[in-house]
Amino acid sequence: MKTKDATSRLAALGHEKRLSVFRLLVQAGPQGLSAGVIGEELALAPATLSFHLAHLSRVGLIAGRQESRFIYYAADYTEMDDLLAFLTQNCCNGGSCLPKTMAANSTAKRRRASTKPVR
Amino acid sequence: MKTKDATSRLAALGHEKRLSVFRLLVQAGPQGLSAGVIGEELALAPATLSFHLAHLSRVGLIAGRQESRFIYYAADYTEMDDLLAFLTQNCCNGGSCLPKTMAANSTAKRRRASTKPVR
DNA sequence: TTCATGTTTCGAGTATTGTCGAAACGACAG
DNA sequence: CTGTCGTTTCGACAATACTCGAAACATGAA
Repeated sequence: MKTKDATSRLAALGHEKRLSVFRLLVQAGPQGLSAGVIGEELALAPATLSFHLAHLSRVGLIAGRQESRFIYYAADYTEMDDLLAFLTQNCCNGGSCLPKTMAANSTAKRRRASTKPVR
Repeated sequence: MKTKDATSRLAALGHEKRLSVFRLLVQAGPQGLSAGVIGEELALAPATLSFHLAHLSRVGLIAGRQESRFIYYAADYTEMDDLLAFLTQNCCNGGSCLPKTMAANSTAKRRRASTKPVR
C-alpha cells in the first residue's frame, strides 16, 4: 500500500500547476496561504485551482483549514518527508549518490529560523 | 525551464509501473538491469515495458546502454538528486522539517559499501 | 434578512496517457 | 544467408485527466 501512496503523490506533483502550488506552499511555511492568494499568485481560474487543491489534499500533500471566510492551505512536511525517504530507500546499495540532497539538508537550518512564529 | 523538467520527471514517476521500474533500477546500482530482466521481475508485456522505459529515459531519469544483444538500463543518480534538491529548495523557510530525509542520507553509507564494485 | 465575498461543485467538452498484439529491427550464432 | 532472441515501433482502442463557465454554498457584515 505504501507504493500506491507514493505513486499518487508523485503523480499529483507531476503537473505544472500543482507543482507550482505545492512549491509555493512549501516555501510559505506552516501558516499556509489562502486559496485566493494562491490563485492570484499563479493566475488560475477559481474552479481549476480548487480542482488542483482538492487533488493535492486528497493525496495528503497539503491540508486546508478554514479561518473566517478564507481557507488556508499548507504543505504537509511530514508526508513530503516520507515521500523523499521512499524514493531514496536502499539507494545505490550504500554508495554515495545524492550529494545535493545531503548538502541542502545540512545547511537548511542556517538563517532566519525564528522570524515567523508558526502562527 | 527547470520547473518543466521537474514536472515531467515527477509525472514519469507518478505511475505505478514506472515507479517500480525506477526503484528497481535505483536499487540495482550503476550497472543496471536488462530490459528483459526488468520485464520478468515486474511482469510487464514487452511493448508496455518498452513504452515506460522510453518515457523514463526521455525525461532523463534513466539511461540505457547496449551490450551485445541486451540493453541495460540504469538510474541516473545525478538527475534524481537534482529532482530532490528542487523539491526541498527553500523548504520551510529554514525550519527543521524533513527529518527522515536527513536521517536516511546520513546513515546511507553504513553497511555493505563495497560488495558490488560498481562494474 | 439581505448582500458581498471567497471557495467549491457540477457538467460537459477536449486532450492526454496507458495497454498490448503484431510486425519490424538489430545483433549474434551456425 | 538463415534463424533466433531481445527489444522497439506501430496502430488502435479504452480509460483518465484537465479546464472552466455557471451555479451553489458558506461566512460574516450591514
